[in-house]
Amino acid sequence: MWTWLPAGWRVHQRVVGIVREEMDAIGGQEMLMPVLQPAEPWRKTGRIEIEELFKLADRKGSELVLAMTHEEAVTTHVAQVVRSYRDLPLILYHFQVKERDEPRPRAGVLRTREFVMKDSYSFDRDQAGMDERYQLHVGAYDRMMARTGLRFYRVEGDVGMMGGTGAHEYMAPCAAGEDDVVLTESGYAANAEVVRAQLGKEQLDPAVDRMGGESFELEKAIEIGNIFKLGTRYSEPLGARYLDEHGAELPIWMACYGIGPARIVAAAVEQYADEHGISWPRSLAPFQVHLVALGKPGTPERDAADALYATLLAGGVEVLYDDRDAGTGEKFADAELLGCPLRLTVGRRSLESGEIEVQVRRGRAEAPALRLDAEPRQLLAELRARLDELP
RNA sequence: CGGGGAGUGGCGCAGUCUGGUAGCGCACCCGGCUGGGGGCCGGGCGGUCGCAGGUUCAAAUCCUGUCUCCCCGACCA
Repeated sequence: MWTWLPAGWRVHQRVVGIVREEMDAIGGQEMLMPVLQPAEPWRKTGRIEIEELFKLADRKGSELVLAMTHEEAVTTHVAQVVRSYRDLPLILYHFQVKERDEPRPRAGVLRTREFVMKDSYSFDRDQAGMDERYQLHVGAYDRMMARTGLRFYRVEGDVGMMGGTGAHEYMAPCAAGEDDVVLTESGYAANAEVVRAQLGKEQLDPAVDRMGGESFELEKAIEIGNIFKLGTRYSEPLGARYLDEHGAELPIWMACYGIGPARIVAAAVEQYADEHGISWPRSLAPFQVHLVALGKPGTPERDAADALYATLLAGGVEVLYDDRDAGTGEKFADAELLGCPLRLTVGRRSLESGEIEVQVRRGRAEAPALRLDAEPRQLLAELRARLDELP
């Protein structure tokens, strides 16, 4: 079980922000469902049998579960509310804790028994509608992934125990990953598990095996999102039905879509860290700017740093100000550990040269300095332009 | 569930084999110096050695039991 400390949580919440914007953009409506739930709906869908499902009882002996996903809950609500084809389609989502009794949690936040997931659920009158909602999500997920700055693949996935008729997974390549991705020259990508099943093989050997005659590569990756076509897998047992134009009662077609902010954070660390620490993609960084002040309080250089900090704050720049009483080396080393995209330094040299030193974290590259005596508006404009150039 | 490893100041570890005053580095506190790459000097605080029982004059150390954590595998929505 893991606690997110302040800087890490800022990163997590930046991922959440990106995901929320893209979900809203395809018509998703945010809500919140409970983690602690009655066992009854899980009995109806048969998922009460899953070993990874935490089960418990309250003081009266009523059976409860801790939700591992929210199909049961959301479908129950939809079954109560939706009566007509006029109520469809619907996309509902939330960011909520998931609880899973994993046989072996591992690798930090990569596989944990408790984690936050954005899970959305689409509800349609027929298969064609479901496919449409599914495609909307593919677009939204592609945009989310691109915005995180991660290298990623969308691959054909395994429907697994979710049941249903189709699935894709979003995979972020990194050595710490638990899954293998098959990549062909023509751009086909799939979870190696799926390929093994299709070929009926236990192991894949890129040197020997061929994908439709093509050679392929295997790459380690983290699964950061997955989407499933569920069909009527949940609407049937939970009674989620609607009346069509002819008065016929029909089951609602569903799909579900998950994404794990924690895994995106972990993948970003893995993909971009160097020997000096983390190097966040700009869209995920806890702060855009890390301002290092050198010199003791009361010195002119510190006054200049304080003034710059005030300017940045007033200008709406997300800035972390290191005004600790610590050595220069320690401050620089910590800035590189934390990994904000741009580091500004103000010290005695700045007063002599009239310049604010600028370092780009990715590659630890020195960038052209900013003028210490620039008008605030001009300084902020220049700084934003610099930030916009960063990955 | 199978296999392996570890529990000793806040963190990382040594000490356990061969029982005899609990130690090191970092961190922390105080004073001073230093002030553009984890700096220096001096002085300090802090530990029922995971827990329970046993052997012994004496247990971090030996014996028995137990709890927890980590790694590999199986599993994995």
